[in-house]
Amino acid sequence: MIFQLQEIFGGVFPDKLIQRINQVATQRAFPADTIIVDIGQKIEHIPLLLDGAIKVMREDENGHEMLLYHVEKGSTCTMTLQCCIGQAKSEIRAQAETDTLLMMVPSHHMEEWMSQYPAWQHFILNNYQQRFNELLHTIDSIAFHQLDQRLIELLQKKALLQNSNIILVTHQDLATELHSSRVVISRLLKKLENQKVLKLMRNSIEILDM
DNA sequence: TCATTAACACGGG
DNA sequence: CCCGTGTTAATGA
Repeated sequence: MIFQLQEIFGGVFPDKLIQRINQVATQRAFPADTIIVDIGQKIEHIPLLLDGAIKVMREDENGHEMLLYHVEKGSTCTMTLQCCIGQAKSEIRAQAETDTLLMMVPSHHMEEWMSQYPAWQHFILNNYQQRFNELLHTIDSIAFHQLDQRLIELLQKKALLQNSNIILVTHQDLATELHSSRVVISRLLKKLENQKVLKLMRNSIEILDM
C-alpha cells in the first residue's frame, strides 16, 4: 500500500476503493517544470495528486501561454476527466509547478467507479465544481484586475504552493503565466521591491509583506 | 497612456 | 560563456 494514498485520500474514499486504486493505478513522480500532459495528447489516465502541485496552461495559435489554474494535492484535473469521457485529446498543458507525486488511474475505470462508489462520484463532482470556481476566479482576475494586482495574486499563490516565502521563479515565467511580457513584469517587480513588498534575486523572489 | 518588441549592457554562476 | 535581469527606444493599440 502506498502510504500517501491512504494519507491523502483515506478520508475521502472507502478502504475498498483505496485498495482498488492501489491495484490498478501507477505511481509516478515528476520533477518541477516537467510537462505531464501536453496539448493534443491523448488522455489515458486520471491523475490523483498525492503531493505537489500542477499548473494548467492554455496556449494560443502563436504559441503564447496563459495560466488557467493550479491543481493541488488531494485533487484531480477535471479537464482531464472531460477528455476521458469523450475520448478526446487534451485542450490544455499540465506542467509540474513543484516536484509532484501522482497516481495515474487508467481512464476506463471511470464509468464503473462512478456507479459503484458514491464517494468517487462525489469526488469527481466536487472537483468539477472546484475547477470551475478557480476558472471563474481567473476570469475575474483577467477581466477586472490590473496586471500589478494579478502579479501579486500569482506570487501569493506560488508562495503557498511552494510552501515558502522565497519563490523559485524567473520574470519570464511570471510573464508567460500572466500572458504578459518580461519588460512589464520586471518593471512591476522593481516597483514592488522599492515598496519593500518583496526582494528580488536571481531566479527567486522573496515575499516580505503582502 | 501604457503594453509589446527588439536590442543592449551588466554580472553572477 | 550563458542566461536572467534592468533599461531604453521605437512602435502600436
